Amino acid sequence: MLDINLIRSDPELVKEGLARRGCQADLDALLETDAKRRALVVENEAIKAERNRLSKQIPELKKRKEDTADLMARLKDMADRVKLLDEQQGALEEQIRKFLLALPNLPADGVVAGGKEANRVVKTFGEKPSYPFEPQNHVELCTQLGLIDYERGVKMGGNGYWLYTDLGARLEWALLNYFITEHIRDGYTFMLPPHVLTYECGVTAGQFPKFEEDVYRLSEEGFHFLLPTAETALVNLHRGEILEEEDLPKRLFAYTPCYRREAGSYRASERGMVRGHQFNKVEMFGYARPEDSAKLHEELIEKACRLVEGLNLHYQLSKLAAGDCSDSMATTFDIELWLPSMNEYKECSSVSNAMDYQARRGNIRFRRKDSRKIEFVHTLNGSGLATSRLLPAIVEQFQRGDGSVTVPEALRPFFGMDVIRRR
RNA sequence: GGAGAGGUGGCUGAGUGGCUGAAGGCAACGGUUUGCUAAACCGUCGUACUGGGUAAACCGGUACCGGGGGUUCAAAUCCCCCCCUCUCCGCCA
Repeated sequence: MLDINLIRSDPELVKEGLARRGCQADLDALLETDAKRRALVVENEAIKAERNRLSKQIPELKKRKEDTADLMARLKDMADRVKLLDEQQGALEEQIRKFLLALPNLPADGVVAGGKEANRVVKTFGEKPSYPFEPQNHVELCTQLGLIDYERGVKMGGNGYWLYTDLGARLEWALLNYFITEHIRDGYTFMLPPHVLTYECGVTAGQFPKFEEDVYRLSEEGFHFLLPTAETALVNLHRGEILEEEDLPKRLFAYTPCYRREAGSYRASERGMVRGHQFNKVEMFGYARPEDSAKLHEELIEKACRLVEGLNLHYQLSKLAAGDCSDSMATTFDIELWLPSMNEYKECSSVSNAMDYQARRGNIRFRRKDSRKIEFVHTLNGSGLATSRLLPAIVEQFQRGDGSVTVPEALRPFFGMDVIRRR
């Protein structure tokens, strides 16, 4: 959520930021509504002040056995007026709230305008492998090696699901263990949150109300849904709380499956494990003071890069243009893995700084040690990493002429084998 | 799922329909005392919105005692609905 005070004091700045991400919002209408609201507040509160003042006289008058009927009649009229104004004020406040909840975050300084096409590669690791044989795609490889059962996955879950079998399950699990071990070593706190969340969690994260259709909703009444990423859970860890300055920054990570409807996003080119309704991810999350968040963002990016580099996978790091960042995020870097069969780089990690956008939505604040003042925290998140996107990259990048796959060295302690062979 | 109890400020814990933004305690902050620490004593100590003020300090107003309605001139206090927590019973990995 954006600060309405900022919109009020510098609407041009906000318009410029929103324009960079291709969002046109009628801020003038918002400000007009806000002005109306404030006028109502002034009138309403003046009446309330008078009412409170007069109302206090009643017990004294009664004590002196004086007549209060006239005064009470007058106060009754005021109470009716207040009730009317309260309703009007409430309606305007609701209108403003809805508007603000629908506005995306402002891009951070240095985030360029435009969509995907304006993303900039800022770093490349390794190089595209070349093969002295005809390389296979990961669907063929995973099927032949018995890592993934696509058909039976669909039999169980329907289109968009797959099943990890035997060495496939162990490889996926080895990746998770590798990441978890690294995060623990870096001093991050391990969390296993609920996978079922309440509506409020989605609001704080920035998914709701705009993207309600993207999640799996469980119940008719209420609104429980399956988390689309652990970020949605972790950002709610301290919702409505006031943290102490000395407890910041907080560095967390979690493992959860991620459940997404991905409605209408199927593409033939993405068959296999590139896009599914359920995938595994280890997620890093941070709470920081505003002055520290950029530094923590760097740290998260470096951590994510280090994990991929540890696997020796060829990737590129991109700084996203404003329009390609998700709504809640001020700045995002993506790690994109090379998938030879697609001749394309596909995201396996997205590391973002939401600044105070989510904190405002969820009222997550901290108290300064010296001044005792309360401020919004900054929240950050980054995949570390999406394992289900890594497995295809591993089998494709490290395939050999005989259809076997070399296991990256870093995974061997967790996986227990050097090579995955056809049987 | 059944029965009961309860949700009050950073925490703990009082609370009579009006004089309660809310006693007391703890923590925190400022100060006095002190060789240092501790202790003691004095003072300060909520948030949001809003008006004024230099976008600071500060001053005024309104609202907030789980959430939402209602009764009343007036609600933390009475009534209704919802949510959550705890205890006991049942069920269960």
